[in-house]
This record gives sequence, C-alpha cells and structure tokens, in this order.
Amino acid sequence: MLDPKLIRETPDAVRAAIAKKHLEVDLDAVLAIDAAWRALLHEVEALRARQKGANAEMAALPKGSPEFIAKVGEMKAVSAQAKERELALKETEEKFKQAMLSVPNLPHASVPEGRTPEENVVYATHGEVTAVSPSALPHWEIPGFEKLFDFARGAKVTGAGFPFYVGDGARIVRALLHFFLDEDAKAGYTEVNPPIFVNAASATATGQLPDKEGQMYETTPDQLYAVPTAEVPLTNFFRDEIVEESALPIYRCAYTPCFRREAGSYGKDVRGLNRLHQFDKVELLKWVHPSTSYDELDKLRLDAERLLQKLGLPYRVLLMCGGDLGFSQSKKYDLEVWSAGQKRWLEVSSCSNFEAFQARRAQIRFRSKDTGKPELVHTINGSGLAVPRVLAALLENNLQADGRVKIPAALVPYFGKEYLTFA
RNA sequence: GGAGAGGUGGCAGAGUGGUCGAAUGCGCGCGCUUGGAAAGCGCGUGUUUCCGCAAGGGAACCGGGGGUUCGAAUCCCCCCCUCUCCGCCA
Repeated sequence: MLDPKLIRETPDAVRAAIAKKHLEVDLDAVLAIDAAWRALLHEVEALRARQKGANAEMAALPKGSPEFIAKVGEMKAVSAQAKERELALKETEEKFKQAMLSVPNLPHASVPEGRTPEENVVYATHGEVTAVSPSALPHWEIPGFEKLFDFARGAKVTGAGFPFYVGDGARIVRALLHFFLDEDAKAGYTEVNPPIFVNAASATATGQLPDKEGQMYETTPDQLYAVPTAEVPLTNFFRDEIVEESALPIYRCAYTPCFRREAGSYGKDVRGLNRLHQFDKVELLKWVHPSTSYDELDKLRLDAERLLQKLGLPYRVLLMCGGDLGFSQSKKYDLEVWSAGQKRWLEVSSCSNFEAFQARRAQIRFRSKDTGKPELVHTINGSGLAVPRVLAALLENNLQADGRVKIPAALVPYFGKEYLTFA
C-alpha cells in the first residue's frame, strides 16, 4: 500500500510514476473517496465530542433528577445520529481501503522505461553459454530421467506437477538445499524454519490476497493457505511490530516447499522441472532502513548470484522495465540460468525492493533514533535459490557423454559423489 | 476434542456502567542533588488519525468483531490466543 498522504498531496507525481508501470488506475476515484471520508470523519468526531462532553455533565448530576432525564432525552437523538453517521464512515473507510489496495507501488527512478518483457535490460551476463554442449538434451529427455524424477506416480498420488524425487534425484535436491542454506548463512542470513501454512491476514500483508487467491492452495475448514513462497511467513514474522533501529538491517533466509496452483500455465513452460505445483526454494529476506534499501538490494542480488557462480552455471541478470515490474515492487532484478538442453533462460531468482509497500500493509516499523517516532522499514527479498530450475540447468549443462551428470565441485561435499547417475 | 481460568500501556498489575487513555510499582528519559555515582526528590514517558504554516486542538484504541445503553476497559453474543487439568497423539 502507498502512503495515502502521497496520493492526496502529490497526485500528479503518483500518476506519472504509475504510468511507467503501464497500469491503469483511477486515481481520481481514490481521491474522491478520500475527500468523502474526511468530510464524514469530521461529522462523526464532532458528534462524539458532544457525547463526551455530555457524559461529563451527566456524571455530575443526580441520577433521577429532571435535568438528568432531560439530558438523556437530548443525547438519545445525538446518539442515533452518531450511529448513523458512523456507519456511513465505516462504509466509506472500507471503500477507501479497497481503492488503496488497487494502487500499485511506484517504480524507482533507476527502473528502465518499457512495457513488455522484451524491454527488460540485460544488466549482466556471467559464464559462457557457448561452452556448454550444443547437443545437450532437455532434462526430461535424458535417458532414465523418469526414474529419478517420477512425474507419473506423482500424478497418480497427487496430481500433475507433484513429482516424486527418487534416489539420486532426492539426494541432489537435498544437497542443493543444504548448500544454499549454508552459503546464505555465510553471507549473514539467519536461518528460519517457518510455518508452511499461513492465515488470511498474513497472505494479505504480503499481497497474495485479495486478488491472487486463485494461485494458492487453501485448506478447509481452517481457511489456511499453503505458502507460495517462504516470503509470506518470513515477512509476516515482524507484522504489527516495532523493532529497534539498531537491529536493522535484519537478514533472514528460509527453506520451504512452495505451493502454486499455476492456473493458466501451459506449453513448454511446464515441461519437466520448469514449473511445478510443489517445489523447494530458499528465500532471502531483509528488513532494512529506508536510506539503505537500494544498496541492500544490490547486495542481496550478489548473494544470490554467488550461488550460481559456485555451481558454475552460466546466467544473466535482467533489470526489469517498468511494464514488467510486479504490482508491489519498486525495482526488480531477475536471475536467469542458461538451460543448455532447452536453449533458453530459466528464472531462478527474483530480487526485489518493495520499499515501504509491504511494510505499510504489514505494519512493520522501526523506532527512529532521530525522531523517536516509528517509521516503516523497507523490505527486500529474493530467492537464494529455487531448486527445480537450477537442477534442470545442472542436469542439462553437466550431462556427460556416458549419460552421467557431473556434480559441481562446490556441491560434491553435499551430494557425496562426483556424478549423478540415472541407472 | 472436553472442562476450567485468563487476555489492560515497554513489563508487572489495579480497575465490574459515568469526570478512565486508564491507579500503583518497575523500567526508561530529563532535571535537582553529588567530587562522581547510587539512593532520594521533581517532571516526563504509547499508537493511529483528522484539522492547522505553527502553536495547538479534536477523535479512536484496554485480544478481534458485533450488541445493549444517553454513556462500555467494565454488561451480553461470536471469534482468536494463552495457561491448567483430562483425552488423543508424532
């Protein structure tokens, strides 16, 4: 959520910033509701002030006295009016809240112009794409793939997109997770093992609700949501709290399985390990002082990049243009790993600065040393990293002529062997 | 899951219909005191929001939501959470 004051006081600047995201927002409607709300607020507050004043007078009067009885009669009318106006105020307040939830976060000045994914800027490229075998196979065509990654039985037991990982398949997943968490810990992130179901308030604070509920698995009868990413429980850790300024920045990482319904996905995007309903991911999250958030974003991105470097996987960094930024992000980098068999880039991490957008919804604040007042923190997050696509690239890029997959040196201590075999 | 008890400010803890944003203690801040400190004394110490250039003023908040009443921290209803006992169980 944006600061309502920002919209109230500088609507044109807000309009211009939203235009960069190429989103349609009826700001005039928001402003009109805001004006109506304030008018009602004044009425209600005046009535309440009158009630309060009368209350003090009546407390001093003898209970059954004629003056007292007269006052009760008088205040009955005021009370009725206050109730009626209060109801109107509440309705308007609800409308305003809904309207505010439809206003996106504003892009940072450094975000490039652009409308479509094609206009994202290739910010950096690491590793030689041409160095990996030109005859590499898509991972799902590697002989024996289905023994280690059993989609058919997963479909039987649960449904499409819920594979079983078997033998070396399970082992490589565990090795990657362990490696990621260890590396993230070295970079200063405190490991957290969060709940993987969250309530509606948490899902709302991070922006999954109200309009993305179709993307989450929901439980009945408890109305809990399976987390689409560890970002949700992790961000909500400090929801409705005020932390000490000296505690910032706070670095945390968490592994969780992630659950996504992925309604509407199709085609090559969903082959093999590219897109699953359940997958494993380590998420990096920072709560930082607003003055440092862009430096912290760059550092977080480098922390994620280092993982790919240590695995020896070629990748590139995209700086997302205004039109390809998410609703709640101010700036975003995507890390994409080169998938030699599919001859395409796969997104494995998305590193974003939300500025105060999430923090306002979630009411996560710090007490400023200067003013003594609570201020909203900035939140930053990114994957560090998502397992299946890293795995896909690993399988494709490191496939040997003999059908085995060479394990990167950094991963060998975790995997326990130098080669993964499909036998 | 069943029975009972309870949720009040940073913490502890009073308050069972009116002048209560809320006693008292602790903590914290400032001042006095002191060579310095402790103790002592004095003053202060929540959040949100609206109006205002400001000074300042108004309103809301006693787990959450609804209700009764002229008036609710206090009475009633629903929900959430914590604790104790029982049951069940990795």
